[in-house]
Amino acid sequence: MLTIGKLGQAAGVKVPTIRYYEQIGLLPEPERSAGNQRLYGAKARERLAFIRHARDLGFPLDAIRDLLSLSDSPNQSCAAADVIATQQLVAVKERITRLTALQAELERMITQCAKGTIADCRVIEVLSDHGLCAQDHQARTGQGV
Amino acid sequence: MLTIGKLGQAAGVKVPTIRYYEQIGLLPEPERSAGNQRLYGAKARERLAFIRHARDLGFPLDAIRDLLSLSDSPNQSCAAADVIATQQLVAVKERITRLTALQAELERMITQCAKGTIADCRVIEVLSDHGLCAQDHQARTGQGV
DNA sequence: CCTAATGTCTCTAGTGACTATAGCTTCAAG
DNA sequence: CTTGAAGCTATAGTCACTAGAGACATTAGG
Repeated sequence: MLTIGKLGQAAGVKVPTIRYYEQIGLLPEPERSAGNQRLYGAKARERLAFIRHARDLGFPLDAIRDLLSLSDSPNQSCAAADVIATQQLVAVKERITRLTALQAELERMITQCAKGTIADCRVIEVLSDHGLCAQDHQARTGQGV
Repeated sequence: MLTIGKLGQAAGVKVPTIRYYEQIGLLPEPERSAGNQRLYGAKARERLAFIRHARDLGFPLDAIRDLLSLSDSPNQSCAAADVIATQQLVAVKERITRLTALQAELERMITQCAKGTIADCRVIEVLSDHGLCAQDHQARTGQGV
């Protein structure tokens, strides 16, 4: 049996994050030692590794919740899992597209800047006027990775 | 003079967002009408457009705060602005790199899946075991765009 | 002039996925 | 037996908003 610290090291997850996952119901409440400390077995370690890996791939926790419950019923069709993964792929592709447009715009404004005073700084100028942009970028929207 | 709603429409920013920007000191407190409603002039409109455009390019609000104060002193060197923009470019590039690795991994696991049962679903399997991944992806880290 | 609809006001709380802090208890090593 | 690390709970903070409640202001139509 592992303490929370050992589990964290084993899975590459910080201790408060493990407690957070428990709090939101992603990890079951573990056994406790006589002194009230959490004790984890192999199952919990695998589950946490699964979560961590899915997070690394950018899946939101809600999607991970679904994937976990799917993995608990091995005889079901895996279509639902494929749908979740495909949605994630689509989201990733969209973000790449947006970011690539941003990259181009940022490069453009940096290279065009004559490195003089603010008054004729291309960076400030472009930010003041979207019309100076080559493309539509319109970033906006969140959730990490 | 514009009411907050008109200003929002003009700049493409939602009304609560404008009030939020004022709250965190990114926009100055505007005049008020007899009935206590905010009234904005051309300066505020330009400032908000600047903020909005910088946000579209993914700059965090703190960076925007710095850029705004730079743009208020036109005779200074624009080196500082270039630094901020370059940092943003680096951040964007890093995110693209990470997301591209994720994309490859997601595509791999989706195409390898035989679309059978969960028991032999490649998606679930790969998530359970990082060793099955072709690359290091290690996404993690946040802030939108 | 009255009414209804829309817009605006303030304030608080919620989002996602954690991270940080405070103040306490428990455990393992020496 | 002491000390220091690791664990416990609970709360608040992060980023950039968004949503909601309940009250006041403004405007268009009748």
